[in-house]
Amino acid sequence: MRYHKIPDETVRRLPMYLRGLLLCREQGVRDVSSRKLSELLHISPAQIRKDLSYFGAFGTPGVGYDTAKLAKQIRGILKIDTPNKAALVGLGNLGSALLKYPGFGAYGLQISAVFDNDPGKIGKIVKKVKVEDVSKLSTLKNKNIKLGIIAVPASAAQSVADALVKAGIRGILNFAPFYLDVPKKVKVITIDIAMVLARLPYYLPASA
Amino acid sequence: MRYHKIPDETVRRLPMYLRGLLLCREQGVRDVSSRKLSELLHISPAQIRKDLSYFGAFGTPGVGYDTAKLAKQIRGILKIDTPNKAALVGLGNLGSALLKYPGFGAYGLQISAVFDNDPGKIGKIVKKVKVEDVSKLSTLKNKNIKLGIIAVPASAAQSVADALVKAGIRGILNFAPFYLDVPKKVKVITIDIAMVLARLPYYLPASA
DNA sequence: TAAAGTTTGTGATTGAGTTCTCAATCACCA
DNA sequence: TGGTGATTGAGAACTCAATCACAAACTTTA
Ligand SMILES: NC(=O)c1ccc[n+]([C@@H]2O[C@H](COP(=O)([O-])OP(=O)(O)OC[C@H]3O[C@@H](n4cnc5c(N)ncnc54)[C@H](O)[C@@H]3O)[C@@H](O)[C@H]2O)c1
Ligand SMILES: NC(=O)c1ccc[n+]([C@@H]2O[C@H](COP(=O)([O-])OP(=O)(O)OC[C@H]3O[C@@H](n4cnc5c(N)ncnc54)[C@H](O)[C@@H]3O)[C@@H](O)[C@H]2O)c1
Repeated sequence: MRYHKIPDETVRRLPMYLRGLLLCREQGVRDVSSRKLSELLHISPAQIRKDLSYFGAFGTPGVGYDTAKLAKQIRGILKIDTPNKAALVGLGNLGSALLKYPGFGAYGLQISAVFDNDPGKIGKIVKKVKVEDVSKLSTLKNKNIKLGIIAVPASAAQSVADALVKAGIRGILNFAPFYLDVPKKVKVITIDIAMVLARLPYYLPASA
Repeated sequence: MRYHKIPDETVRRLPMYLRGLLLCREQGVRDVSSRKLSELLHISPAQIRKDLSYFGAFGTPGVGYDTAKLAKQIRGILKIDTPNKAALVGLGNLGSALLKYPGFGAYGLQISAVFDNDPGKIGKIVKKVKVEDVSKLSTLKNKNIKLGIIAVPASAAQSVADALVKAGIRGILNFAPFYLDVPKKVKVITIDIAMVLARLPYYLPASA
């Protein structure tokens, strides 16, 4: 296919396709059609084919997609074919959960540095990672870490973001309920869990 | 304004507006224009006005929106003007963080029931809530709890969802990386944290 | 009271993303 | 080798959401 701007929504769905493909491979399925993937992920077959077509032609007409080959392609597109290291700031309730979570590995992601400002936490070793003082954030520069995760209170989020950017971070996953002001070259994705939950009652039947 | 279907995206933004309004009120601001709100939330003024206009005319030309009044309106629209109780299933790393989080209160949400299947956790009392056996999920029916939060491993998510639906739950926030099959009357929102994080490397500069 | 300056609410417009459709491609089999 | 059936890839059509732009509504000031 020819030159095209890739919709953000397409990028958002790519990891889902990867998850579906991994699921297929676990079950020993070698080839999967867009229709079968659709049943697994509940994304329309046309959507899947169009999304993939932005990046090239990976399928075989009459057969579908080779699960292993397509997974590799998607990993390449997402740049998770080589491992990515991430720095976590804020080892509170949420930060601890993230650090202990083994599921990031499937996407080539690893939390390999942790920072906090609580003297009671600094120096501790959790999951083989030593908790460092947040003032040492600048040491990230020498560690080839380009991703940051913010799990500090909202009041500290902006200053942490500033420090991360100064330390060479180029992508931030932010859990604090706060809009982060960063240079354009830095990509921020915010997950505000409370806000997502707050949206559920809207869909409840009126009677309740 | 005339009859209109409300875009899902609009509903998604309503809690943001509420957050902005609360921020304003904390600072003693009585009236706020769409332009000022825009600077706070980084959503365009036109977007804010259009979103609000789906539900009525809440502002005053030349002045803006009364923060207290608009906050009340939005709470009403989202149905969080009266408290909503939620049941949490899975008191692992993530579930514990959620249970301890005080920020849900701002949206009238409260986790008032917790379930797990680990005998070592059942019976414990955390944050004044007693952890119950997951087999007792049906008791929710008598408690007027309409919201559920799933924080169990992916392999258990569907069965937990089924049990929640059977117990009368009508809205589910799911953290398991799995598509949940539920009746149409039940609204599911899934947050797959790993998948969101997996999207960040895509935006990194090619050199890295 | 009148004129100047804001800001809302919304119809019209633009733009982005999804779905439709079908010719082209490939595996399989007789 | 040619026919059958399945499935892709991508242009066209469509749907839905975001932005524009301005009349109407309000405040302030003199
Ligand atoms: N826990 C949840 O379920 C949940 C839900 C929604 C949103 N959030 C948001 O996620 C963020 C973290 O939540 P949490 O529950 O883990 O909070 P927490 O209070 O448990 O942990 C915050 C951690 O950040 C550290 N910290 C504070 N200021 C710091 C600074 N300037 N530099 C470095 N570290 C600092 C603290 O020492 C603590 O370890 C908050 O912004 C919260 O609003 C959490
Ligand atoms: N922790 C994270 O940062 C993180 C990140 C992304 C996704 N997730 C997802 O969130 C979910 C929970 O993650 P976690 O880290 O808290 O896992 P966890 O293993 O720490 O906790 C899971 C909890 O669920 C309980 N449980 C298991 N089966 C159950 C069942 N059938 N009924 C009731 N309870 C049951 C376990 O006893 C345990 O307490 C998982 O699906 C995980 O993939 C977590």
